[in-house]
This record gives sequence, C-alpha cells and structure tokens, in this order.
Amino acid sequence: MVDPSRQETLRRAIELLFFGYREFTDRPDRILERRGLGRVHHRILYFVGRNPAVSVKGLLEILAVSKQALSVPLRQLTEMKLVAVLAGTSDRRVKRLVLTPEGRRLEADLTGTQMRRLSAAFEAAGDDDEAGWMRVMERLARTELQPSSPAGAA
Amino acid sequence: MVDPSRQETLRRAIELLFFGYREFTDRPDRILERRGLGRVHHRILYFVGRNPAVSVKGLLEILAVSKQALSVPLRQLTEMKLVAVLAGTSDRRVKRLVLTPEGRRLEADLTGTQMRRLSAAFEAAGDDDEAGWMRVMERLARTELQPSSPAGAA
DNA sequence: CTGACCGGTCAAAGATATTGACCTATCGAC
DNA sequence: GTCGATAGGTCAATATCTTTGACCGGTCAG
Repeated sequence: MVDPSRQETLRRAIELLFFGYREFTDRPDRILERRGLGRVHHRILYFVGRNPAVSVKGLLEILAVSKQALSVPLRQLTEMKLVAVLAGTSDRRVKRLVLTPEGRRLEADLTGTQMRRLSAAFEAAGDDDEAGWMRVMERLARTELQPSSPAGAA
Repeated sequence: MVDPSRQETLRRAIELLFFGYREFTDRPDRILERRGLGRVHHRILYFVGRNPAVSVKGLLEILAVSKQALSVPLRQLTEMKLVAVLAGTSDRRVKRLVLTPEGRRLEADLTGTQMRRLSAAFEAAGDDDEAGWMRVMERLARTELQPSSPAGAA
C-alpha cells in the first residue's frame, strides 16, 4: 500500500506528463497538418536529422514500428525531396538517409516550436530545476520496470 | 539563432520526452491489450477515478476528443461494469460517472505501473530533482507558445 | 413555449498500424 | 560459385481510431 499523499504526488506527475506531452506535440502537429503530414513524418525528419546517414533499419529500431508503417511516410518524404538517399557506401544493400536542405528547414520549423516551448519552461524554472528534470527523465526513459505483480495485487 | 550547445541540450530533452513517454505508456498498453482495450479506456478510467461524478461533457473537455470518439469506449466500460452512471442529480440531463469497485481495481493496476515507474525514477534522482521535474513539467503543461514566427524563420 | 444544452447515435471517410507473404539485391562464408 | 542471412520494398487483408456532419430525445430555464 502506498502512502496516500505520495499517491497524490505521483498522480499529479502522471497528469503533468499527459497534458505536457499533449501540449508538446500540438504545435508541430498543426504545422504538419497543413502539408498533409502526420506525427510519424516529424519523427522521421527528426531522427534522420539527428542521425545523418542512418539506415532504414536503424530508423525502424529507433521508432519501433513495422517497416510497413515506416515505408509509406518515408517514401512520401523522399518524394517531397525532404529526405534524400545517399548511394554508394560499402554495403550496397544499405540506404543512408539524410535530410535535404528543404527537409532541414521543415525539421527546424517543427522541432523549433518544441525547443522554444522547452526552453521557456526551463528558463522559467531555473537551471537547477532543468538539471533535475533531465535527470529524472533519463531514469524514466531507461528504467525497465520489474514484471508486474500477478494481476490485481493493487 | 540558438546557441548550438543549447540546441543540443534541448534536443536531448526532446528525445527524453519521446522515449520517456513511450516507456511510460508501454506497460499499461500491454495490460489493456489483454482485455481488448486501448489507451483511451485507461484515460477514461483514470480521469473518472480522479474526478468522481464527472459529467460526460467534463470528460470530453479533459480528454479533448470528439464525443463520438469517447462514446464507444465509454459504453464498453459501462457495459463491462467498470464505470457506473449515477442517477438523480439536480440536472437530469447530466450523467455523473464513477468507477465501480472492479473499475477501481483495473485503474489501480494500470496506473500502478506508471506510479511505480515514476516513483523509481524520482527515488533514484532524489527529492530536489523530483521537485525540479515537477516545476518544469508544470510550465510545460501550461505554457502557451506565442504564435510561431512566419514560416521558415528558423 | 422555445431556445439552449446534455447525451447519444448513425454514417461516411480517412488515417494508421498490424501481420503475413513474397520479392529483389547484396553480402559473407564456405 | 553457391547459399543462407540481411536490407529494403511491396501487396493485401484486417483492425482500430478518429473525425465531421447530421440527427435524435430528454431536460432546463426564461
């Protein structure tokens, strides 16, 4: 049994994550919408930008989706000349993906809104809080939870 | 133009949010899957639990979805006796939603995994980092970003 | 009585994701 | 050179989710 006031804190945290994440994705989503694109397109642009010359397989592992789910949006982005494929590497089976200048522009536009939002929150909260936020998020993003207690133990 | 090392920090933050949120929802999603339910069902259970006797309209505003999108999962939950409808309030147009004991159990199971995950991250990081995390998230969840600069200014 | 509101439903449409099967090209090892 | 494994792609069927639009009944307040 968990301390009730601790529970209250944890539930506030859950809600902050829910509403925070929704706010966080809202603006990019609306920019994408104007071009008929979705959140996956942003993710592709983002991670190709962050990992230049990444392979399709590498992207699949980062995004954790099926290759069929990646294939369509990725093709759209290459057709729109936002993502380019580098030829002639050592292993010719592997495609190396990069952003085109135009792709970089859109990515900067999309991610820029998120960086500004984060930046505003960090500045308002101060450096210590920013550092604390990062440390907590690092745990949150990496923590594997132990196999949950056999149904209904709560 | 943003300081490059600042950019790097902000991009790290973006990735932490992306991967962190995905980790965060993973376990509840798999519990729900076993019952043929989805994330919306969890959200309904969560917010009905947090706001006992909430109206359908209130729930719609919290979740920010169309009433058609709410209607099906909500009906499923009431049919499964996880959510109950309180009758006879002052305004008889309004339904008051509450969790049944069984609904409370499932909600506790789902949210419990998230509370344990958060709790583990908070404990590992320490009280100061926890407080900092909360303050940053509060800004993040509430900050309205100024209208974005006219396309391509990035 | 009437307009506004709460709740619900049907229908059409589109987007998103999945699994499964199958294909080519290439690589590395034998 | 053959062969198994890998990278990438595609078609198809299926399922889910969500949206907009149009309506409905019941209820409330003036």
